[in-house]
Amino acid sequence: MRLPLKTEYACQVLAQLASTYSEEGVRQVEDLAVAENLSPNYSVQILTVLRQAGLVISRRGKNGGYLLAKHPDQITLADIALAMEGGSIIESSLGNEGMSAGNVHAAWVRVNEALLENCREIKLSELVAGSEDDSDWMI
Amino acid sequence: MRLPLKTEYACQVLAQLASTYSEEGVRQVEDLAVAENLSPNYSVQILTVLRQAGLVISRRGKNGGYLLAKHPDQITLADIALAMEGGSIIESSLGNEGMSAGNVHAAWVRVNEALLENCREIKLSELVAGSEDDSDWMI
DNA sequence: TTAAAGTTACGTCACTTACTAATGTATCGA
DNA sequence: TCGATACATTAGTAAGTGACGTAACTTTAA
Repeated sequence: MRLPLKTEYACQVLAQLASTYSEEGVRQVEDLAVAENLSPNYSVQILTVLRQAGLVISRRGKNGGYLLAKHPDQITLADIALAMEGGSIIESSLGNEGMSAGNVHAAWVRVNEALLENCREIKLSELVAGSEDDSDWMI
Repeated sequence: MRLPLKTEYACQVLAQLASTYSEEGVRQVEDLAVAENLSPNYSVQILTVLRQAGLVISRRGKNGGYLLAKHPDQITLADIALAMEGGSIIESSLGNEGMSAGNVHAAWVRVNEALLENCREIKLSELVAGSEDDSDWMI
């Protein structure tokens, strides 16, 4: 199954915000969109979701923009994925009434939980271009 | 992101085949579809994919049908998911040219690999309705 | 040879995705 | 306070995908 572009874009936008986290300033949508090669209009919609999830803070009006709500070390892939996808990263429908439907669904729920654990171990700070923390992943 | 129904159905059909694995006989599509509450026609398409992946064996002609190609302990969720989804379970597009696109893509590739490891630990035999191996999952 | 079974190809309809566009709303500075 | 600026929200849409159904073909046991 394909990871939604929206989720990937969310990671990129957040990584872009993280890259200037120390500077304490606000980044404008136009700025973020250009840096990550995204449509500004679409970026706004993604940022709105991220704001509602409490991952970014926005300031409206003149000199407005966005900034991370937490330190890049305290935001994980799990946070981002859950913000964009809702309750679970992989959601299996417990649809039909087949004999094995219950067991199959339960198995995928377990898989989703294990996946969440894995995603909790990847920090936003690792996604920032240029920060070579990439060498020591997965312990 | 939603787990495709096709993949869930594949798990159900295989679980159904596994439930009569010891009996050595062939199961017909109609039989499998009724047991798992699926459309027979759609089940055929799923079984075709599973056959091409080497997970089931088919016999054509009168008294034909399907049977598992391996013991239910030797088929894992990873096998099933890869058969239905192709190369990876979660595939992230390394689409645009944004600054963080490369890092983000790499992170999701890692997530997919970890996910595969998790799926390798869930055996088809655990999905069979009635076999209560469900109590001791994940060690 | 015929009926029962799997095989393949094609069609299709509803839904989702990935956007664009338009309009609304808040804030700063002159 | 006025207007420029920037975020917020909603609506619209074109292309793609998913989940089927249909139909014609092929193989095999009896």
